[in-house]
Amino acid sequence: MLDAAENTSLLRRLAGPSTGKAGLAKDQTEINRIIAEASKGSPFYENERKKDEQVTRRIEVLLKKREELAKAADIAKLEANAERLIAELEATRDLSQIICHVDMDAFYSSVEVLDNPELADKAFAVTGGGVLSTASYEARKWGVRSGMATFIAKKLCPDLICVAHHFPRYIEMSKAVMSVMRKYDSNMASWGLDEAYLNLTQYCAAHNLTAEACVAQMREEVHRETKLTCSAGIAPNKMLAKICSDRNKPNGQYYLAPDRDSVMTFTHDLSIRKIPGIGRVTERVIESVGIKTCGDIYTHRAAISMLDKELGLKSLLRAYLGIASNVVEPWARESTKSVGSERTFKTISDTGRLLEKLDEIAETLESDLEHGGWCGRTITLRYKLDTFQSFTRAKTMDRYVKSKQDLFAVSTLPHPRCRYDPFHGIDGDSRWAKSL
DNA sequence: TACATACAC
DNA sequence: TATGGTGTATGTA
Repeated sequence: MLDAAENTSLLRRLAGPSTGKAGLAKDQTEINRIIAEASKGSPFYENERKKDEQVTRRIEVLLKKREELAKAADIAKLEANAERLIAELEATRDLSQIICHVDMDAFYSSVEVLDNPELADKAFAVTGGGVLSTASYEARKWGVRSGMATFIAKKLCPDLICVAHHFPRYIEMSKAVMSVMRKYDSNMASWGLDEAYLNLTQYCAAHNLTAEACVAQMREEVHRETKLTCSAGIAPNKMLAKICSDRNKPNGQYYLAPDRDSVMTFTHDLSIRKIPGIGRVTERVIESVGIKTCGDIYTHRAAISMLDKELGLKSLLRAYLGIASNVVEPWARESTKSVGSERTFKTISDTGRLLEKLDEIAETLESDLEHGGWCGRTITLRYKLDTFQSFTRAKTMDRYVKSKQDLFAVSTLPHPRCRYDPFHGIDGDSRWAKSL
């Protein structure tokens, strides 16, 4: 049995990052309990517990600060400050563009079903590196989620079928999907293999189509060409479109009319967790001051105004107002800021063997840099211990580099636990990563 | 610039 | 028995 110290936040944390975004399964509390029970005592669990405690401390500091500031606060003035920002943001509202976010339904799973129809309607998951990349809808009913450790998923769903991933196939199918969608907006922006943003304003005008008819047609065409289904959201900006694409999943679409009232009604009861960029941690922090929905942001505008630095008044007001970017641009090579390679392996405590591992990874990175024609000035070494604690060490060079030899410059940087010899005494390092 | 944290797919 | 890989943004010192 779990003891009382296992609070709700830790249980929710252990359930993984994707549990909050997706619709709640039948009994999430029971699912969370099974997950915690299976993890308990493991180094992973202990690390998560520590991180959860850190967030708890952070929240305590935040609430204490709020208490202090509240004593001398001029509520009217704080609210006026928020109102001024709201008016400023409102002036930037642009409802003129038809933005669409398309999300393939359980993409990797669906491709696996195409290649092996036996899997249809079965509870199965695509795995790689001990965790799930995605789960079929049948498996999701059991609380199985992407990012979950395979052995945990098996506890939740004992008959779960595990299939190893086939990335080249997903890439191939992704290309087929994207090329259909690009016909509707040549500036389409893909996001990963299975998502895309489009601006359909021009296409709709040119073909005299409503936004909804246009998207329905596009989804049909994707299905005809690939036998894969997708869901879509149509809204005046990317943030709203993304949230909308989740509303009628799978194989559905949701249209949010481009007028202020419709948008404000939509955000009013929207959970803050649905806002892209607000994850498990930020949700907890914001919730601690009494904000669960975007509507609550307005109610608590004075408190947020006081804690602007910690909570970000402007970005929360944008969420409340449903205002976000509507610029859709294809990926640009010059936008790349870093290139990296990392690998997880069984615990290595021997310095020599650790350096050999680092050598392998540096080699992979060197070849990636060569292929892409990249080079860089800052080399970052990321490493994780068998306690799941992770660290980074960085070094900026006085010239641009790309060779394995140069990448190794970071290998001599000291580790906090052993100032002088980085590799002696790092007992139980389980993982090395290298990035540039 | 160095490092940690949070987030997304 | 056992919890990934790649990349971006941001706060702090």
